[in-house]
Amino acid sequence: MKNTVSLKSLAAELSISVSTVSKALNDSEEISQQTKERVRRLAELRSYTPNPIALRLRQQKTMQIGVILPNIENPFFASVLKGIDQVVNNSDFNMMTFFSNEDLNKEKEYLDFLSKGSVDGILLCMAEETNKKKTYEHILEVSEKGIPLVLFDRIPSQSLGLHSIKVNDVESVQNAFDHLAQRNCKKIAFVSNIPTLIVGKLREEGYMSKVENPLLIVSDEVADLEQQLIKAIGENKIDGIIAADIIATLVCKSTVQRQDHSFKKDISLIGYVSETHNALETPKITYINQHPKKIGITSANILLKEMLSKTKRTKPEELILPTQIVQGETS
Amino acid sequence: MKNTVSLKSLAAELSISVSTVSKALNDSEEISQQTKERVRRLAELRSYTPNPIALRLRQQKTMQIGVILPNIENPFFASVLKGIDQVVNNSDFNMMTFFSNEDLNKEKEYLDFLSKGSVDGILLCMAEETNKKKTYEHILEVSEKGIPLVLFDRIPSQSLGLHSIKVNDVESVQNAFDHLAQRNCKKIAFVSNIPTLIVGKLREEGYMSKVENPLLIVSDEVADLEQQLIKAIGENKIDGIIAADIIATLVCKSTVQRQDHSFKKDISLIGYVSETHNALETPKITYINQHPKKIGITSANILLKEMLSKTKRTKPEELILPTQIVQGETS
DNA sequence: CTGAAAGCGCTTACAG
DNA sequence: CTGAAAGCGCTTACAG
Repeated sequence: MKNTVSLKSLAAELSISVSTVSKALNDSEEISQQTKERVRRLAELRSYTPNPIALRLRQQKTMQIGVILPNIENPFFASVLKGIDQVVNNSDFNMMTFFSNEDLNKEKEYLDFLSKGSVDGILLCMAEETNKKKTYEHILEVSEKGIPLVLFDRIPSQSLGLHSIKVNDVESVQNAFDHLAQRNCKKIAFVSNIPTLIVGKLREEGYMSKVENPLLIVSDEVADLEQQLIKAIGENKIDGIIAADIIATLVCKSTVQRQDHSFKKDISLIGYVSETHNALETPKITYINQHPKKIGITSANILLKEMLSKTKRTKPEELILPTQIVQGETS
Repeated sequence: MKNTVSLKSLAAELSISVSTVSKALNDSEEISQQTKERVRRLAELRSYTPNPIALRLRQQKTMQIGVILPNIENPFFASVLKGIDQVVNNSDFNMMTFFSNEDLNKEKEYLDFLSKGSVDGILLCMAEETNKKKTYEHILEVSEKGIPLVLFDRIPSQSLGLHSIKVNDVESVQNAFDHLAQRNCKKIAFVSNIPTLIVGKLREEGYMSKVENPLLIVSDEVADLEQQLIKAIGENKIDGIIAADIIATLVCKSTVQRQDHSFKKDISLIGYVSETHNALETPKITYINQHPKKIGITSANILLKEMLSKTKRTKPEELILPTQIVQGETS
């Protein structure tokens, strides 16, 4: 409909064959300069552009990758996506995006769709439900079909033998603990909203490795988390908090403020936040920077490398990226 | 490579023709029950799935839409995208996403790419640069090619004759003004970080329509905005603030806090924030809810309708969605 | 009821 | 240097 200009129509107008037109436009050595000129001129005039779908069928490549994210409203994933976009849209590929909304079935559906020939490679961060149920068969299947696949952020502890990019969650929280300890915190609590998530468990593990008498405040219900916090703060049990994700961090911050405690003096807080957002906030929260954009960039690069590699299957890269503590005003 | 099972291979294995296989799988009335059964069974066994690219070439449809957003790290656009995703992934279409990063040339590049046959329709929120320079030719061109296109959020004042979805920015800010006035604010300032953006201008217009002695604090530099604010607050010139976007809102909030003024009592603030984020913050900011997800849903629905309509070109829908003030703790 | 042929828009090995 | 033919994987009008 939209683009009625084809090799065929150009060929007809020039009274030459389609193959000659094709070769001329591809600057083949087989074609005379003169013919090339004629063809190019008309192609320009008619503003010919090759039909990408035909090209894909011919070349048996879609030149697209599929990206499945758990939730785009989480700024962490938005930044990851920005990183992915940066590398993908500077390559010859484009990306289709899907959001599982933490739902295993949605994830399966999208993965199934993608693996049926819609894309040349897949970038996946598994849904919370997948993570919780530890059902990875649908993911492994895709990889076994020979479709390049890279996992990021939520990576099971036992290797799946797939390319995977994550941060050093355990160590990050250990560092966070040391950070607070150095600032004289004696009663450091770990507050988590994501007990079932792999990253949540690892962060908890980091905390547990550092403390004799753990003070865990855990719930996947925000309201519940708040209640527990209020109680613990009221009973003066806490002088330091490590929060396990963005939500937990904001809940902690809000609760400390509402209880009229002051940061640094009464309670120090370190957690996870969106970098751009935190920069504009008061107080700026001390946080663990996971460099989400970097995670996206790295994952996409590995996927591209895998897709372009000639060998059937490259050895899985299992990268662990470092994080970094950014000093704010809450510690 | 990945999927070597094709109609052809099934046909060979069954010693029947490709056309018969095709018809059988499409449950054509021309084919006998018995043959259908045989074909289906083998297709199942070999886990045949039709090649989507071939289908697209055949049907001259890509079954994809392109979405171009200015910036995914802005929570507003993340929510819009979530809304778009919701309708697109419940249709037979899928989406490719692109981020212009507010850059006109990137936008042109993506629009050009998309309009060359990669998608059946396009959802676009123009880049700030496009908006500032008022260069809309590249957008109109796409539409003139007959490619369904829907604009959202940043819509030029003079109609482009395209489908467009926006909110009632002028009225929103007038309502915000009334909101503050009802709370006894006498010296209401308008603080904007986005003077060149259409939405910024409209919001400013709403403010200007309400006030005799305008107090405008405008800059596209955050640091500069802060300075001006500190000065104005220090000189006691302000008891109410309308902030023009997320960034301005956070800057205002932070500055008021840092100057040790208290909300409601000294200064009331109304602005724009991310709903999910604000819910966890202290203080919760009174804000204008633009229902970004709704914007995405509406835009996507209009695009789908346009794509599925038989007529060449439907009459442009130019929707203006209502906003709503959500009472927080800053007013 | 089944199949050969044409075609979607392209590329490329092969002839001439 | 040019072109006819085959093919990527599918569908469908047309014969039989």
